[in-house]
Amino acid sequence: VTTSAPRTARARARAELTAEIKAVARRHVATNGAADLSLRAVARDLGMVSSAVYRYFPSRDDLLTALIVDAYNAVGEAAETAEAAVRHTDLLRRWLAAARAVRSWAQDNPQEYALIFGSPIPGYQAPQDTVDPATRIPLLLVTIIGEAVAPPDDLVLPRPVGRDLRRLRDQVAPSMSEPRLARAVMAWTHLIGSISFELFGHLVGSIDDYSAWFDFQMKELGRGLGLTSTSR
Amino acid sequence: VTTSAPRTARARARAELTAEIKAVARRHVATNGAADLSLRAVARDLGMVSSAVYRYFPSRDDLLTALIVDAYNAVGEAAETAEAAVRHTDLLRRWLAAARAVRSWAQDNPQEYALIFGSPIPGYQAPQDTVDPATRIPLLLVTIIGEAVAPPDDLVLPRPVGRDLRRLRDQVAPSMSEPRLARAVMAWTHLIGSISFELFGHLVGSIDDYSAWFDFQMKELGRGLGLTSTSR
DNA sequence: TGTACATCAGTGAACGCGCGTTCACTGATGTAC
DNA sequence: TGTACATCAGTGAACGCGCGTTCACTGATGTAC
Repeated sequence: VTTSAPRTARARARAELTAEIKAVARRHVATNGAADLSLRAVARDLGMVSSAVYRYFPSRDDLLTALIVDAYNAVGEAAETAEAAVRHTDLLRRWLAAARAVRSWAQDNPQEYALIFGSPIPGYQAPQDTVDPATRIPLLLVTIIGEAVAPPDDLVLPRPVGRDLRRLRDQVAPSMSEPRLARAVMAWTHLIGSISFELFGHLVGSIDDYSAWFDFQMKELGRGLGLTSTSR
Repeated sequence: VTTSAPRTARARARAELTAEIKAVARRHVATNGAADLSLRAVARDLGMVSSAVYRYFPSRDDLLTALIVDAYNAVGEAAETAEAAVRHTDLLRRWLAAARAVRSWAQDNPQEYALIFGSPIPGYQAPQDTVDPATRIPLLLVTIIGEAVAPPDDLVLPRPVGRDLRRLRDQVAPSMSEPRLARAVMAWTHLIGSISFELFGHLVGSIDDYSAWFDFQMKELGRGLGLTSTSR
């Protein structure tokens, strides 16, 4: 979302400082968590007075929003990049690459992951700006899954589920069958559920080799999605 | 975990006040979230001076631990109670009842749910006391799944996954096959992943009838686990 | 190219608030004889 | 059953800290003519 280089020195300085504030805030979130992100502490780190930050972000919540948008974009881009590097016809590998990229990003940025996929921050209301970046990964997954030529699915959808999925299908994947989309949403749910379980410590003592466990699960999900190499 | 009625008035008062403090703290968590649970605010609500709380909980973190243990036990008991009310031979219904009970409890106590299944609280280290209550639900699920007489599973486990699952199996379900246990852990992961997705707002705009979607998923998982009525 | 005015960034002080934890203390409850 | 001492619950003050946000201000940068 980089705009072209701003003309005036003032505008350039503004863009740079905005980025610096976000960078420092991101560092604070990484070490202390989002709950006690503090404008004053960020300002202190930057050697400026706390009130000066208000020239850049009208409130603490706006700074948080910026971080959330950045986090969604970062993990989305990580997944897209990893996926794009795989041979286009190998759908299972593309799905795997995306899933693994999400997990890697989460491990490298656990607090940012918690910021977007963990508990909502009490008192914070996510504004509209966060919606689009949040859809990058699910859209990527749907794209991959949509390219599979799979036998008709035997899943039977209850009426209200079918209704919801038809609407969703029309929005994001016009040519996909509802059962297939159902599996896609479940896979997306499982992907994040699995990473959260690992990161939040719910499998400590049960699973040691979590990389192997994660890969196993993702391959299993991929199989269920009918993802294979489409090359003949 | 109720001990028999304490003898002395002092001990009785102590037990009561401990419970009251927890109750008020739980109420605070329910409205403000765990991150800014404050001993002083709890004391204020109880009409006592903040330092008095230290007679009951040596620190804020110990109070948090008590709340976490209580939350695990509450959701565990909810699941156990719901499951016990179903005809014993109907494994699919027992699984469904347990899953729905977890979801209901989560919806009624979203902040307590976030406390145990959401982001870890920065700076807080869960002590050993939380481990046992945390296993109630997974153990219940394993019990149900273990009663199914299902055809041999076609899942192929990579070696490290098999190793982990064998160890886990020996601890919690000696007679279960590894592939079946793998499916059980995945179902457990998906159950919580799905509730978190709903509660944390990740399917807003995609799924409207979340009850139907949840039931559908759980039934699908139950099918995959080979759960049916074992009555002939 | 130079000047007058408008815009903007950053300062420093202040408001009003909250927090966890410690400590010396009073007075009530419990226990041993 | 009564008394002496030990234990414990709760008080009130204090320590030392942090926070978000507002506001009047100075001085630098940008813009229109």
